[in-house]
Amino acid sequence: MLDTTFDPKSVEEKYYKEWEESGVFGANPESSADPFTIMMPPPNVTGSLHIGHALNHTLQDILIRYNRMKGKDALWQPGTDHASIAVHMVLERQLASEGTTRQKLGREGFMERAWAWKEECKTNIVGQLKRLGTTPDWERERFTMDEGLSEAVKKVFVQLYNEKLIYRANRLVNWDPKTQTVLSDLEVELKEVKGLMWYIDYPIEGEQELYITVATTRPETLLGDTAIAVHPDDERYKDLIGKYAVVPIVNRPIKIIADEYSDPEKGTGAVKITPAHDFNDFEVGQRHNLPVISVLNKRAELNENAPEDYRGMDRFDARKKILVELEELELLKKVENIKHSVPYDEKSKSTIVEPFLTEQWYVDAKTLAKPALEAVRSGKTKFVPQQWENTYFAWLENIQPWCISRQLWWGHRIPAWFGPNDEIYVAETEEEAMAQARESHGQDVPLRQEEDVLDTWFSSALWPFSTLGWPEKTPELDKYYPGDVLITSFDIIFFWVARMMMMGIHFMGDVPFKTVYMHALVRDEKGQKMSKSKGNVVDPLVLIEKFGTDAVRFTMTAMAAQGRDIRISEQRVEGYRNFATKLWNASRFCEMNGCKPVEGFDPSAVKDAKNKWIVSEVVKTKALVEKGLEECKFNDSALSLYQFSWGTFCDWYVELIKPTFSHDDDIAIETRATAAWVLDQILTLLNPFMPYITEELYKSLGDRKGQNLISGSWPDYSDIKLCTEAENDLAWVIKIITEIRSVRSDMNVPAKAKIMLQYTDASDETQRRFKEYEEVIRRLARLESIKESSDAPKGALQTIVGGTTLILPIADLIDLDKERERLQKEIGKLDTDINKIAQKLNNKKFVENAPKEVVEEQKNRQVQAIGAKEKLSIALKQLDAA
RNA sequence: GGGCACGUAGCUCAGUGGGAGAGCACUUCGGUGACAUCGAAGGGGUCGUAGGUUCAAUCCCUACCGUGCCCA
Repeated sequence: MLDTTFDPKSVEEKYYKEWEESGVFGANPESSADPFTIMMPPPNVTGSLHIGHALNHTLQDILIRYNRMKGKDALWQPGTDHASIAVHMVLERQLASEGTTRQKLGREGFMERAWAWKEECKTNIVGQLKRLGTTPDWERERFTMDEGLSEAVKKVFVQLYNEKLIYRANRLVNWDPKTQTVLSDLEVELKEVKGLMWYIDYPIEGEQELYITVATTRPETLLGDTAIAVHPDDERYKDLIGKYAVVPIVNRPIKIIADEYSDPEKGTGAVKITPAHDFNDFEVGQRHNLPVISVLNKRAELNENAPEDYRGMDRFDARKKILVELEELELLKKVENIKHSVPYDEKSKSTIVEPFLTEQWYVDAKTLAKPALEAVRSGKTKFVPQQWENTYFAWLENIQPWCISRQLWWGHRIPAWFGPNDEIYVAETEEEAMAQARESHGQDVPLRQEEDVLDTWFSSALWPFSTLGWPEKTPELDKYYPGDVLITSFDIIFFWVARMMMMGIHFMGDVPFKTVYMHALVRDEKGQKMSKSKGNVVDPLVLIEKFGTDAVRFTMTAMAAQGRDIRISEQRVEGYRNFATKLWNASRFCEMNGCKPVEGFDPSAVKDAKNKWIVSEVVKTKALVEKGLEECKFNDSALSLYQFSWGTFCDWYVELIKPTFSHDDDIAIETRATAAWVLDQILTLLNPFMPYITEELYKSLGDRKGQNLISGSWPDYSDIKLCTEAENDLAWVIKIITEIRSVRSDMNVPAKAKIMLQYTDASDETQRRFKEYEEVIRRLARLESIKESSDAPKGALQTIVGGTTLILPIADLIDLDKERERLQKEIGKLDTDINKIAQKLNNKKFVENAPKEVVEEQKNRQVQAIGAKEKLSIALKQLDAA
């Protein structure tokens, strides 16, 4: 016998182990079954999983389990991502607390620590994913820096280089002075902050007391100024164009130039140009052939191009000093409070990123983007919800060269070697590079490998095929590429999705996935984004501890509506834990009443209407579940199952069949078998969503040693014939019972009072139904007897259901004034309805233009409402007569 | 500044060109032998505002107000 509640802890570990050992997670390239592939977005090895991962992985697992049950050869490719810069930050923090640095440790020592860290994190992450009950093919688990994937990275790099799609260039980049690496455009986050705008006078060369005033937020960069720009149409400065101004402090004359970049409305309309320290200025500099004077070093300290007393000074200290000097020189005209955007590094969000001139490696993203755009435009890859396609298009249409080198150690070292004259040899191995060098030099020459590593996303972009064994021609690659669905969060459309599209198409000749499903962001219950610093992070494992894996999974699924953020609250999880309990107790009921699965049970052959009805409901529910899963409307699927299991099966079917079990006839036998079958269907359909409780119940309810729901098959109801008559009958039964309960409750009839029911104005069908379902109606509506009679005794309660008048002669139990009030209220409601309908039907245009069915429907409603009103009016009169 | 979402019951959110829904919370009743992690019943919404299209708008269009996100 089952306990009264489900104890998740007692089964989760056991079943997970059992499933994993059964080998059911594994894909089989040799099987003839159609593949179904999901590439897991590899979690970063930077810490632990958050609730967003729980959502993401639950949805993937549902699809995988569903397709596996449908007989597909399901591959869910798992793995982790090396997260170069994030790991660097973590390790550097660790090292700092130990009083050392990565430079002191050396590249090799640092890498050792990084690998150890990776191993620890990975183990933790995999453990967490297992607690979520997810079923990827663990035997195929990969890591972006493992041997095979590293081979793929080298191969891709070399090929793109040879195709001139990777190149080196000396450009202004986003420089993170803390980590001391370049960042891609995407890794910079603009933050709107309060700041100051300083107005500085630059003396005009060869003039007395004549100045040009420029406004700047970064006075320290004036040391690197090489021009002042004004708008060509700006009357104020027309005469100054071509003249020279003198940079204060360094006393360097710079030209005053005309360029449309200068906005007459902003500041003074004159803007200082510092090509080495501002992206816009850099472009202006190129247009006007300006010198580029960098005054900062890699640590964002003033360098040798600055006056001696500034050298080695931090950029912000230098700013203070400059301002003091300007003040002394009486060149600081005014200071203004402003709001402006300041670039921060996207990872720690704490370091201001510095535009910096260096030589780096770039991918010609523009060329790769073209087919990636086309693939989505033509529908080869679809985004769900579709609106995300716009985001994807907007970015790819304006894509900039992708800076892929990073001055870090943890990552894929760039397969490029420099010769004696700094010439470049790109090759997959040092031997090949040597051979290239030998060829051009006519002899062996010493080479040194590029120190930099690649942007993490470079290898992540290859994930859909590198994990399948590429560049080898493996059976896996053949069978599982392209993948079916990618499930991910919208915030990495650019970082990852777009780049996988580019690389996938370029190297595989086909898109990496057919559908991209973007799920929502999980927020806290107040709608705030979760972050460690805010301390509002919800740990999925804490929820799992408290409510069980199934409840957490179901919560995620039920709330995964498209296009909305998810606000998670414990209360919600608790509610779905209660759902699990409900299911558990329904199963107990079946167990106690001998509802055991009957082999060979044919749901089409049942004779009893209640059984026919519930079979129909199962079939309908399954269709809804499937529709939801096919359309990535996971919440629809989950809620259909919830509603059916609780609202239909537990609340009605179980109650309806209770009387049946007091007999011991064929109907009882059939009903036991049906109930067992329905429960089995619930467990099966619900299994992808709530794998543990369904597995446990499945085993408890039948003789299923060695059988697992996880490896069972998704039901096929195509042979089941639906019975409309039974469906209508039971809908009627439910309505009658609900109506009587409602009236009883309204009139405060004690629950224990068994009362009589009379009915009149009943059609033949209604009469049949009253006879056929008398027993259940009596029981569920708590009636003593039911009979046909129009003779309403004094003070009888009356109500109308579908044209039939129900009479409850219980004058002694109720307050007649209250009943009068109730009837009047009902009549009032009907009046409003009748008027509304009349308005429509009296509208000629409505009758002419609306579809026939709609008009018919309104007419029917009118007849019904008028009929009901008449009957209730009579009831009211009878009451008054009493 | 450009773009994209979103404003529906106290809260969190579904939903649809033709009779406003769920869960939670709330109120009343109820330990009936599956279940109090429960059951039965109920209250509660001019579906952000103003126009427009339509026989008909919570739904489509426009503007506005408010909120959030992305990009510059």
